Formats: sequence, C-alpha cells, structure tokens
Amino acid sequence: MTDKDTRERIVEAADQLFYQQGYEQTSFSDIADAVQISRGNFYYHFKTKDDILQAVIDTRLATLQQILTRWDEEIPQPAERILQYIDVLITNQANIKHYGCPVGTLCSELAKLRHASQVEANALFAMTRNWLSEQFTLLGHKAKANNLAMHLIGRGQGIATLANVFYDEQFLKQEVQELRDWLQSLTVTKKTKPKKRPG
Amino acid sequence: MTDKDTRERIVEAADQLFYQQGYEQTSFSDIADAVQISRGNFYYHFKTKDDILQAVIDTRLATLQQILTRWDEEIPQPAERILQYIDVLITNQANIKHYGCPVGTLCSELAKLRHASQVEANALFAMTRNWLSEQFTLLGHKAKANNLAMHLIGRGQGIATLANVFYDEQFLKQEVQELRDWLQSLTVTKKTKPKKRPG
DNA sequence: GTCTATACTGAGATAGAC
DNA sequence: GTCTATCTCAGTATAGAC
Repeated sequence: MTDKDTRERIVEAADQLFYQQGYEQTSFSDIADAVQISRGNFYYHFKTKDDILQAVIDTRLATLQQILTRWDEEIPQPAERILQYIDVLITNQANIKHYGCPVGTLCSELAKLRHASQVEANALFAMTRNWLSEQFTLLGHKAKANNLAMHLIGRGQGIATLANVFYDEQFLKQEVQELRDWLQSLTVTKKTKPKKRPG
Repeated sequence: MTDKDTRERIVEAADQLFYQQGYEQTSFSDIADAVQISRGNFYYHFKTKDDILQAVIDTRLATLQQILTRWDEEIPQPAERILQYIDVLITNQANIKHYGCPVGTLCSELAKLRHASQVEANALFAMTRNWLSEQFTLLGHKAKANNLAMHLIGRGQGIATLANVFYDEQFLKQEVQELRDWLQSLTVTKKTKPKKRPG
C-alpha cells in the first residue's frame, strides 16, 4: 500500500461520509474505520479535519470540472447540455432521496458552521453557474444567462431538498419534467430572431 | 423567576440557536449561556437534548399554525394568502441570507442525522403544504393543488438555499418576483391576458 | 507508512447541596 | 428551582515504537 493509495482512499471515504452523514457528524474514527486504517495513521496523511474537508472539496471541484468539460466535448447543442445537467437529478435520485444534493447540503452545513472552507465549497456552485451561464448564452439568452443559471440551480436545490426530506421520488420526477418544459420554452422562442443585430 | 418562565426562555434560546448554528452544533453550554442559567439547572427542565429539540419543534408547529389561521381569518382571497406566504421570503430576507430557511435547514440536518424527530420536523413542511393545497383548491386548481403546493415550497427552498450560500439579496428578490408572476398566471381566469408587472 | 498508547478537550448527563 | 461538582464518553490530536 503506497502513500498515495491510502491518501486517495481516505479522501474517497471522507467524501462519501461527509455526503451521507454531514461534515460535523463524521468523525476521524468513521473515516478510519471505512478505510480500515488506524486513527494514528490517519494523522500522517492529514493534520486536521479541516485539511480533509479541503481535500474533499478539491477532489469534487476537479471531478465537476471534468464532467462539465466532457459534456462540452461530447454534446454539441447547449440545450442538450443543460438537459444533461437537469437529468442528473434523475440519475442520482436514489442518493438524493437519501442524502439530498451533495453540493447544496455541504454548502448549507458549512454556511451554518461559518466554516473557513465555505468559500471553496461555494466554488462548486459557482463553477456550475458559470458553465450553465455559458450554455444559456449560447442559447441566445446572453443578457439573462446568469439569472437563468441561478434560477435553474435554485430549482434543482429545492427539488433535492424536498425529495430528501419527504423521500418523494414522484415529486422529483414531476418537477424534473417541469424543468424540461421550462428549458424547452427557452429553446424554441428564439426561432425567427436574428442572432446579432446591426448597429 | 418561575418554572414556566425559565423553560420558555430555554426553548426560545434553543430555537434561535438551532436556527443560527444548527442543532448538532449547538451545545447545552451555548443555550445555558444564552439564558444565563447554569448547565445543572438546565437538566431540571429538560432531561436530554432531544427533549429540547422536541419542544422547539412543538413551539414552531404551534406558531406556524397560528400564523396560517390568522391569514385564513384576515385575508379573504386565497391568491392573496399565497402571496403572503411568498412574501415571507422578502420579510425574512435578512435571516434567510444569514441562516437559510429555518424549516428547510432543520429538516435537512435531521435527515442527515437520521434523527428520531425528523418526522415531527417534517410536519412543519406538511402543515404548510396542506394549507397551500387548500388555497390552490380554492383558486380552482383542485386536481393539481397538492402538486402546486409542493412546487411552491420547493421553489422557496431553492431560493433560500442559494440566497444563503451566495448571500445574495438580488437573487432572492428577483426569484420572488418570478414566483409572484407564476402565482398571477395561475390566478387569472379565462378573460384577458395577465399584465406582467414591470421588473 | 503504519501501528499502539495516550493526552487533551468539550459535550451530554447525574448527584447532591442550598 | 438553581447551583457547583463531578462523571462518562467521544472526538481531535500527538508521541513514539516498529
């Protein structure tokens, strides 16, 4: 077992547990047990609990960046890309019902804790917002792009929160359908308008 | 200082602190300090921390019930009642920016903790949903009343979450305006087109 | 790099004096 | 009803053996 392997396994386990139990509620012992190392060994890799949180956030940021880049490369149409984002709610519905949105619940918890890493965690939202904003711009909604991005993320947060609290899959599916309709209404309205106006 | 007074003050302080810091993060010492009693005295009134949580939830349920009943009595039109509900986001925007939605953040935390009182806390949402559902029924949307109620609550949750995480008042205000427009579109009968309010 | 042993802290909770 | 003193336990963290 090399150093890197163990460190990676710690971050992976911490990521899972922070999502499932919350950051505050997850102890070193929980993580050590999950990775099957001693608590002492733990401190060789991370000095403090905050360090692990930072590593988890960094990993999530990198993963998110990869996903968004892949969507950019593999999906040509911006509307289809946004649809892909919306459908994550369906793909992850089992986890969302159990634990809520991994980004939203972490950011909310850190906000309440007034935690120093709140800014870094918020970057997860910011990265998504910026990416969505680009897609809406490509859709021809440049002026409102950022507002539309925030609106969509907010809708997703509300859906995840209630799907979690009420453990309601039916609600989640129906709301996702409404989001699809909403996106559709934004996609078709620009049919006859020219992309750029002279002057 | 009578028994009732102290108990009430404990519940009041706990309510505040649970909202501002979260349930798990709030210690007996925090509450005792806020009420300015000793920790020992504390246990005369509540045997366990869970007991305080239960008392806080009961108080919130009673308060919510009072508010909804008052709205029923004082506001004749169901659309105006729903508008009143939406405008709570504006009235409480300062608190929401700092701490999120008091109901949503508590229910989310308890869900993650798998806490026994989760069911009671969810009753806060359920009570609101039932009341909204009644209002939408009165508006003539009986078949969809429950779905509309859930949709509205979800929208509110998303708005509160992002307003909190991003500490963004502008976003909150704009989204509330969209909710007003959404309500308006549901209110208008079969006559003329609704006039959109200037932004 | 990994382990055991242990120090230190804060939190929940109890006992008993007043 | 309120207090002080104290207990227990979990969690963070360190030291040092291997």
